[in-house]
Amino acid sequence: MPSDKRQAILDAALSLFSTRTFNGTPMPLLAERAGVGAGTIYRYFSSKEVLGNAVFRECSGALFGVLRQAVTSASIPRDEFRGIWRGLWEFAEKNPEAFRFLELHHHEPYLDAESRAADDQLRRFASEYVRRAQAAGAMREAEPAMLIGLVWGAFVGLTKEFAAGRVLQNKDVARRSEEAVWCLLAANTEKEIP
Amino acid sequence: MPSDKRQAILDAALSLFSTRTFNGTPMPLLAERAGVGAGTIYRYFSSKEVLGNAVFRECSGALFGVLRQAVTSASIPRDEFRGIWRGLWEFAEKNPEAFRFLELHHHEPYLDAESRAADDQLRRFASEYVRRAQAAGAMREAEPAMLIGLVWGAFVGLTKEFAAGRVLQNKDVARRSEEAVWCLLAANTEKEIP
Amino acid sequence: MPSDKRQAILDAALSLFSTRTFNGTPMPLLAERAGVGAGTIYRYFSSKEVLGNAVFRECSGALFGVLRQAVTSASIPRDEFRGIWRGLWEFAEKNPEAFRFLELHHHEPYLDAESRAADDQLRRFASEYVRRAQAAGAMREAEPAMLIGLVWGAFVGLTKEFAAGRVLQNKDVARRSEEAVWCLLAANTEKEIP
Amino acid sequence: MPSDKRQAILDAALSLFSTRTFNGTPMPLLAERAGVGAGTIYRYFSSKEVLGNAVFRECSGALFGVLRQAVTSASIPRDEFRGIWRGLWEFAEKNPEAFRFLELHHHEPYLDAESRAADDQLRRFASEYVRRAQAAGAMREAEPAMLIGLVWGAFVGLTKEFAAGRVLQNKDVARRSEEAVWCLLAANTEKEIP
DNA sequence: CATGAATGAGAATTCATTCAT
DNA sequence: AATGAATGAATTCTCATTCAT
Repeated sequence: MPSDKRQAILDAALSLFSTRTFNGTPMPLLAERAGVGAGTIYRYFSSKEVLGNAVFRECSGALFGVLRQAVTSASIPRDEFRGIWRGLWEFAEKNPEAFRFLELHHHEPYLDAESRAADDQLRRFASEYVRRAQAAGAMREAEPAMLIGLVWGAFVGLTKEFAAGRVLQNKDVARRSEEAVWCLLAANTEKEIP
Repeated sequence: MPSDKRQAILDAALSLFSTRTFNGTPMPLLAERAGVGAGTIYRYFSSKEVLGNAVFRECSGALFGVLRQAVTSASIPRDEFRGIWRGLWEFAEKNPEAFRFLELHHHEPYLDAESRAADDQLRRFASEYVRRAQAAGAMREAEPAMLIGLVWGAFVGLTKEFAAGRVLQNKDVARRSEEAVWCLLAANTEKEIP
Repeated sequence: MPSDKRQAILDAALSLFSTRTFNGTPMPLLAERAGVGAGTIYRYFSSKEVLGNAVFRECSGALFGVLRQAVTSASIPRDEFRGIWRGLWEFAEKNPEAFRFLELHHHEPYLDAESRAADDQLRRFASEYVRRAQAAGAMREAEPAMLIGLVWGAFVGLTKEFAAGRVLQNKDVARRSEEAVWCLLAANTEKEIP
Repeated sequence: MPSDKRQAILDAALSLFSTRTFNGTPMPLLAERAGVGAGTIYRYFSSKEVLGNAVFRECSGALFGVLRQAVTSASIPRDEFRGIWRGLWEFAEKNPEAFRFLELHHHEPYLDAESRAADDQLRRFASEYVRRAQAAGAMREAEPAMLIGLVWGAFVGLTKEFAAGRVLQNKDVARRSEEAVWCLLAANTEKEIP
């Protein structure tokens, strides 16, 4: 085990940063939550900013792993998307705070180049999927970035409803939301008359 | 005019809070941005938290006004949604920072009861629209909160793409995103005739 | 008056740094001694290191002024030295802590380039005096740096005896020490047989 | 051998305290320099202050030994002084940091009674030498403390020039500085015949 | 009304010291 | 005996807020 204190600190940081904001979280509180002394944090992370970046990278890395696996284990766009949504869903169930964190801390001034690169990687990966699906005629013609923004945003919006207790996080909602969002993405096979 | 200093402070606060976070924004910096003395802020807002709440209410109030007008000036759900999306769009153009602010500061511990009430009002209003549209058979059967979360999230996601410069904020994107999101909402009648 | 708080802080810093060391002086103690709030110090000096450098420059600048005046108001080396010693003496009476400070903080890692330059200026000035006196045949032939080190050190050693109360700081001691040190410097007019 | 770790710690402490100050030296750094674990230091010295006192006593004890030997192995004041200066010189060559340390840490608040006593012993010893030399008519009539302060200070000043690289630490400088300082001390007989 | 210098409580970070291994 | 990870008190520094001008 690569030190369970390190992980305890990362976990506490994710939890607190995602609910109280990076700047709104005092280190002593974080230390208490992690069950370590305040000084101990600095044995693992040389500053609060470095810790924030580590949390960011852990989250986006885990998410990336989930998405990559989802996409590679299917072959047609519709199934790939099902995999993606299921991946997001399971990730959100296991890491309920990670989405809120990634959203809150997106483009925060303290993020360093490497963290931004991790973010770009995710985005590029999503872009490639969209282009492939469009080429296959399965997905609506539109700038990939726009579609990605809409879908990612929709999922984030959904997780907030979970967090607020306004929507239940069950299989039924998973299926229905997935269908709805696919409609957003799907090529309009019917003749659209503006 | 209720003092242009007050408004300058609110504007500076919106701008800074939305980019640097509430806790990440020092009052002296805010004063400088607003072009007033640090002490002056306290003539208009008794504390930083009160200022934060005022910004929140200004944003959500303005947004509410936009949405209400959009809905009341149309009669069929499809047109209402077009109005809503256009309202959001125009609001985002005029107040590019307001969405980021509302997202970042959603459920921040410093928000008081009144601010939360403002948020609830928005949400209830949206809920009523959804239910009406569902009753009319125009909108997909699903919990309103789920649909609202998805659509609101999608729009927020889109504004982030604007802010990042990855999507252009032009009429074409406005129309296409609106169509895509309507597909997410629309009742699944095979024949969609707009 | 260019802020009497600034001067109060410099005075307190000189006093404490010279007795307790730079690193041995906590900022709150310094603030208390200066009669200001802890935060006030940072309105005038952006960090403790900057404050340390300011104290150093103030001391070495004042000392430089004293020496320059001493030297320019005499014409023969013997009288110049009398002036120098008297200058040092009066300076030590008025700024009893400055010598201890300059000695303690010589070549401390926190000193910046400008402070080191101030030190060099003093040293160059002394060097020129020594060379002039040597050229006039009044001063012992030896590397100026060696003589300067010996004389400066001797004076510093003397001030420590004052501070320790082992030597009285009176006119008599001033005269006798001056004579003794001049012997150290003076050209050996007698024939020296090694 | 009383443990070579103990000595390694003392050596590292002398080196660091003399360049970075007592308060400016973190124990972990000291441990690293000494090549021991941080905890190990506390097996030999119960606290940092105790270590500081041990370094002080080691330095002043070694210096005392050198001076005592120098004085006892000569009989006339002029030769005694030659021995003293040579003793100081050799000591400074072997322990280049000891002088800076003794100067920096003179009268530091952390020094305990025993360390101060060691200092007094040195001083008393020097005083006796001065008085003897004065009684023999070889040394200038003046308070011993004044002469000791001047001479000790002069030597310290010289070592700083060595450390700064402004004066070379060679035989020639040794002889010339010794002569110069003896002039400071010598009774003012017109005819000085060495 | 407006200001911004001044404040001190609280933030991030360091470091002397301990103690389980 | 030796270690070095862990600690929390102490340190440097920041910032929301006040108040004399």
